Amino acid sequence: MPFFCPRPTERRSSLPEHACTAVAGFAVYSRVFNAFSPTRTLMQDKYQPAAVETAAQQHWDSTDAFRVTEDASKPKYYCLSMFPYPSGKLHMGHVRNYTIGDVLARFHRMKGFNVLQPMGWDAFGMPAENAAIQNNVPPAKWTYANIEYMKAQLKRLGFAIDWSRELATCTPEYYRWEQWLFTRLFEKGLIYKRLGTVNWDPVDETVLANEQVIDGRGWRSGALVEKREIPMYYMKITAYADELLSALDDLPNWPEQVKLMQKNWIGRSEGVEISFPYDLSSIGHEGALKVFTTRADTLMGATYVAVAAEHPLATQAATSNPALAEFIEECKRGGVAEADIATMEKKGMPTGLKVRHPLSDEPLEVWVANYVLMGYGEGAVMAVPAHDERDFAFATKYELPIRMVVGSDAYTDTVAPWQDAYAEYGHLVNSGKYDGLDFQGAVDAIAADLAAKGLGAKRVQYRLRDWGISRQRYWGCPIPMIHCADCGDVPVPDEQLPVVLPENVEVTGRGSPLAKMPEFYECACPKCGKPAKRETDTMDTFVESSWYFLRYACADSTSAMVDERVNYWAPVDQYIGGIEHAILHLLYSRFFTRAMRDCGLVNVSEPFSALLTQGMVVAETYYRELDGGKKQWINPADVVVERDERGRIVAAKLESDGLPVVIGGTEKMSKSKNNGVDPQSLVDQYGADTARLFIIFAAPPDQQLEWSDSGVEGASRFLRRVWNYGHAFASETRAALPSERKLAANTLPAAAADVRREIHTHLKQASYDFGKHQFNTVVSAAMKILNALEKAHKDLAGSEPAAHAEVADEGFSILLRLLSPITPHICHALWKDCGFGADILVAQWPEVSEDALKQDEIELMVQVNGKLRGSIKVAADAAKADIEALALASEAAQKFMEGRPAKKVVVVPGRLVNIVA
RNA sequence: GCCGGGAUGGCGGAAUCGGUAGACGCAGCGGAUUCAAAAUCCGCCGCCGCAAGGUGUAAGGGUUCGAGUCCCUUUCCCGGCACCA
Repeated sequence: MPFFCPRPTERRSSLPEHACTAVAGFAVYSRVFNAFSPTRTLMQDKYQPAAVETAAQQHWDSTDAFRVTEDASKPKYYCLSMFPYPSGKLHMGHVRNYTIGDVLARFHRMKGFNVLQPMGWDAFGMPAENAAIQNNVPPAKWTYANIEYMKAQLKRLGFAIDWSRELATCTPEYYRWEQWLFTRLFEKGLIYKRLGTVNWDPVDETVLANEQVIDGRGWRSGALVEKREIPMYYMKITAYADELLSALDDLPNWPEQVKLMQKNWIGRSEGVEISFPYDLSSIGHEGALKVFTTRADTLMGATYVAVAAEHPLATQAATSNPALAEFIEECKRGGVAEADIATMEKKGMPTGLKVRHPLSDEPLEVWVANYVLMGYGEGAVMAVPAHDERDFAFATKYELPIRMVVGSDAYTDTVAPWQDAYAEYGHLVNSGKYDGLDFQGAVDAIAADLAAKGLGAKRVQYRLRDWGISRQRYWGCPIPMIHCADCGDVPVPDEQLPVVLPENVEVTGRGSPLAKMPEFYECACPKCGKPAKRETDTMDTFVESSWYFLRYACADSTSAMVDERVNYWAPVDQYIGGIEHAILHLLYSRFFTRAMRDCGLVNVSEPFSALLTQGMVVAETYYRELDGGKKQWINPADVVVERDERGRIVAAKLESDGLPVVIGGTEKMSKSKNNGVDPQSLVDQYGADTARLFIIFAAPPDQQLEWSDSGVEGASRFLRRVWNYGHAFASETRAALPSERKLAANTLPAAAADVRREIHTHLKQASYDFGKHQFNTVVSAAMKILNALEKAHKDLAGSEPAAHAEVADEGFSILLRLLSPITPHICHALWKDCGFGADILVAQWPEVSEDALKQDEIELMVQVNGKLRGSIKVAADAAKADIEALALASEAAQKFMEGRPAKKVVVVPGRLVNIVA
């Protein structure tokens, strides 16, 4: 679930051929360090990522390095990246997600945590069925083949994963527990059945997903899609609405933005439920139309009510009104997606029926409106055009009465156009006995009067709706229910679980495959034994992804959904995944964890203690306009760009024919825009470490990442420099190490102390940045450290060999440890080759030395009237008065004060002095 | 439409609490090395200006000694909207 469907990109690599070929190593090496070893030409000198990475991975495999068990002696760190949908091959978004997760996992291991990083497959879903329709491959076969291939790709990237816990949600071993839990939740009343609205394709006779409805038509058949009501199972997530909302406050390590989105999604509102009694003379029978409003204060301004097309009153009125019947049909056309409904033109038609105002008894017309939905609340709303923007537009269009009942400076008369002030709270007018009351006073008084008449009460309402989980599809977890003519809906008993999904089926895209398989649905009622029919719907694939993170704790258990081990590992300490899952997947998982808690399965309520939402991977797009306005998207690898003298891109042309193409802007990598880069070719040519380094360096994790071939080159170049430095260090520098290490600020020569200070300054920044998950600047710090080490090598190695060796020894070991979570393979090799230890996996994260950071003299900026004019050097502990005097006397200050006296001097310690003149 | 984000050189990005804007890298330009190229190394590099200096963080306004950072208004781009995952 977390990852969108298969967009395998068939693309030639955009990367130059020479990347990993054996060219430059020796020459490079001897040139950089020729002062030391002009004649070195050993094979190991050349950085060969494939060999380095294979060796490191074999070492990790043979030592089971990432397999973990519960260990009470260490703090645990459960690091989880959203599991992939096995769509065919990894895309760059996966590589980014798992690299970020791996960096965190390896970092925490260095910090002394017992780290669990598992991996699995979100293996049910529509793409497998689509592939089956297209290529005539059974979904199971397609899925398992994809898993095998993608697993090999993940292994090649060197992620520190405990593969012993691997799971695939499409296996009976996994989904049997989902079915088992379903029957428990059904018995607890947390799952129930009712009608739900779906997109219906009348030609293919099948239910369509929202993404399969394009401009109101089925994507395959092209038929106009209709709304249709069908029976579905629902999970009662609304029973947990209050808890899901209030518990957001207990998640300090979730992004505020995500918590806000969830809060708005749950949408708690306090209001009044109001009954409008039926007008007997027009409707013909007793009853009441129920509405919910947060603006009960405006009740006296209600001038009509509106109901959904599926509402019983609409159906009743349509029987004798062909025009209305036609309008209702029109309302049923189109899809169910909220975005479409919200943007369509608001239309309505009167029914001729009336209801009575609950307080004034005035008759109010009942309208059918296309923006009122049967699925929300009672399928009816009261309309107060004077104080609601949508009602105002509707009333203006159909010339319905508008009655102002809230006084406002902006709103002394009801006139178009709409102003936002019309909806503001104020004191009531034109409301009889309620005149003069403010919002809260009016709501209280009106609710009390309604309650006295039995026509209303205060109520809390949530925007959140119950979760419809029935899908009329094949490739999903079968819903474990049996329908008996006598006993009704009966859950499948435990001993008959799992209800196994048959794997050899024909998928055609018309109807539901399981509903065409008597051998699947014919069964006996578990209660009475008579012939009965098995449910042929499967579950929403969001169900599998709502508990997989708990199953990893005990993936091998055949006797329980989860066992005691789950209470060691849960909750997930760090969850990493795309921002696109900010609401649905995360909210469902929070709900599911609570439902499992209430079934006595886990102790925790929240599944994910900390959340990191990564940005998308985007790339440049290019296209040509074809006849008829259609765009032909061209892969960036096949395009050559022209630049002006500053390097700005001015034009682009297709390499093969030399003719111009249109530059289409930067968009999310996708098959449809043909702008994907295949991670495999990247790894093949540059190695996993370069791929990981580029991805981490190019942008902070939560921002979008723009693809850049030359950026990849830069990452590769940096690793070659690290490699070359490491081998010069191992063979030359190390020999100069003194037997007694000093490494103190007061014993090192000043130049060496400066280098050491610089290294520790960068280390401090890197450690800080790691804490805030800003890994791109951790890489910057590593680059700065290497720059400093190389410069020290050049400037110091000859004159101060012992001091240089000491500083380099410490500095390079810091560099390798900083980089090892990001580029673990090269660091593994160099750590060993440079004699820092047998295995960098057991190394600790480096500590900043405060002694190394000490400074006697510092530089302060001098500003005059807020503008930078110069700088002064002062003692690190200089008094404020001395700093002021020095600044005022400085050449820069004198020049720009132009003889004016200083009105004020602001000293910011350690930073600057600002003179106001 | 509603909810949530974002915008800084030619490009990706940095600036930790309101205190040196542009770290680090890419691209570009100049030089060294090379028969030559690749690779590598050294230097320059926001914009205007010969310079002094001016100006500059999507646009406009405000607060402050001082604003990329805080407040208000606007524009554009992206994510989600309940059956894509």
